[in-house]
Amino acid sequence: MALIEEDLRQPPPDSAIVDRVVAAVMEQKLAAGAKLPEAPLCEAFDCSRTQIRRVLIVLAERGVVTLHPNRGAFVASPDAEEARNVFAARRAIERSIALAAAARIDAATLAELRANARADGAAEARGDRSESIRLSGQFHLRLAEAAGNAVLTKFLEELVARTSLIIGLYGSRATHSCSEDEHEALVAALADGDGARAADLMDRHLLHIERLLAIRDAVETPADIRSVFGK
Amino acid sequence: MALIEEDLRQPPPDSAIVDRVVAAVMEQKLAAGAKLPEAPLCEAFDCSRTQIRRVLIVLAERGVVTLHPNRGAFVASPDAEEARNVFAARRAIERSIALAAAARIDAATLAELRANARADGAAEARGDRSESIRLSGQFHLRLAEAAGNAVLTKFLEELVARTSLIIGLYGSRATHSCSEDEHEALVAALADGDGARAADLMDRHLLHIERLLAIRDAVETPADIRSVFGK
DNA sequence: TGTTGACGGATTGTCGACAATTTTCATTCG
DNA sequence: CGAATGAAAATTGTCGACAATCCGTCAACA
Repeated sequence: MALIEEDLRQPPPDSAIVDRVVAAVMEQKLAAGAKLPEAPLCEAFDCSRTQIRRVLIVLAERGVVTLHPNRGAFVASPDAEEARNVFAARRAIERSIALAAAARIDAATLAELRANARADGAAEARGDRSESIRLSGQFHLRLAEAAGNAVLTKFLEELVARTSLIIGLYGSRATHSCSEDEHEALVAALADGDGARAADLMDRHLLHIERLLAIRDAVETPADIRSVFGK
Repeated sequence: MALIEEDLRQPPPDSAIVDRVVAAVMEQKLAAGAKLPEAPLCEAFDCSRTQIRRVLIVLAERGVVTLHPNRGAFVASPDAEEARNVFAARRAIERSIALAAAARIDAATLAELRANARADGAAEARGDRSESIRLSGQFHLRLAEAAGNAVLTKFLEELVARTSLIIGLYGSRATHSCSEDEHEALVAALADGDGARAADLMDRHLLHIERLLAIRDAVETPADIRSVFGK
């Protein structure tokens, strides 16, 4: 089907297009490395090339897209080092987010997070991997908002999108299970106002996810067979 | 004087322009809130509007510039909340950077950081505030590189530039002194390979800088003078 | 048979012209 | 004297056309 069903005849503003491309990445509808030609994007969003090119610049700045001069835009394809860096960055940022959130989160948000964790568990149970990834990302982003630091939230938005790409690249079928329990434990710590515990649980949660992935560089196909054998 | 003296007749690539605008902000040559009209920028960098508009989009994405539709680009002017968020984000990120750097920093980089701290002290001693801010920013960025996480380094680049704006907005004359000693102590902890101590010193260093600033929202200038006197 | 080179189509990059909006400034009015 | 009005100038936003580059195909050749 089309990338997005769009029937409003007024072209949406840049940020709306950016969000929808990011959403498509997070729902694994756009695989890492996929080419993003301008013309189809113009059609999909019923807008001009000018607008699409702006959007691609923003996406590139966020690390979701890679621009190859004269060759076009591609969904980013993080190598192993970048993948590890993204997880390390998430631990640094989300530890702080968990700590801050514990001190100021309210009951309504806690309930929202609990509902998300349950829905995530249900999605995993029925094997809906893309929905599970989406819900998990939403859990972390909702928590970031609750922490009340817009700067950190913006960074995390970028990192969550890139994490989806990483899971798509390095995850196996079994990956990303049992995150529900960890999310529930995190909510419990937040409900207790125990920031230190929440931070610790967040750190371990992210380490756990990272460890479930097989993050290693693909062996590059040799350009010349003979060079492999030294002649 | 002109923003930048540019005589190369070949237009520099986008990233070079971005870097030079960011440098101008960090050296306090561009004050918060300053307007950035396209035409003068085109002249300064001897390039077309197309290129300048791309650069402005990138700078806006990094929070260094604010775009007002139909009104143009302005150097960002962080309000009090944003300023506090930037410092909180720096603590989260740079704690992690200090921890990682302690485990892998080499002697040459340590020497470089020590030299930077001394130069910073000298600049402060002779009252060269803009050079001091520049060197201090460079210290933190060099340390980030040493930590070896390009994702965190990119985030910190953005935050350091925004910090310059914040110091320009909320700093008094006396601000930003004695950072030399704290940098030296940090280098010592790194030289000892004591990551926990380095992280702690970094956290306190950033808190210290933040506390030296008078971060509070400016009272908005009343539209009508008479209303001030109740008439 | 496999490599090289050239051609045509398709895609991206750039520029200038024009439309839309804001800003400035002189003028008028209360 | 200050506020409001309106036109002119300046600035930003958008689009289409054209140039530059890349990609796939196919033919020529060793």
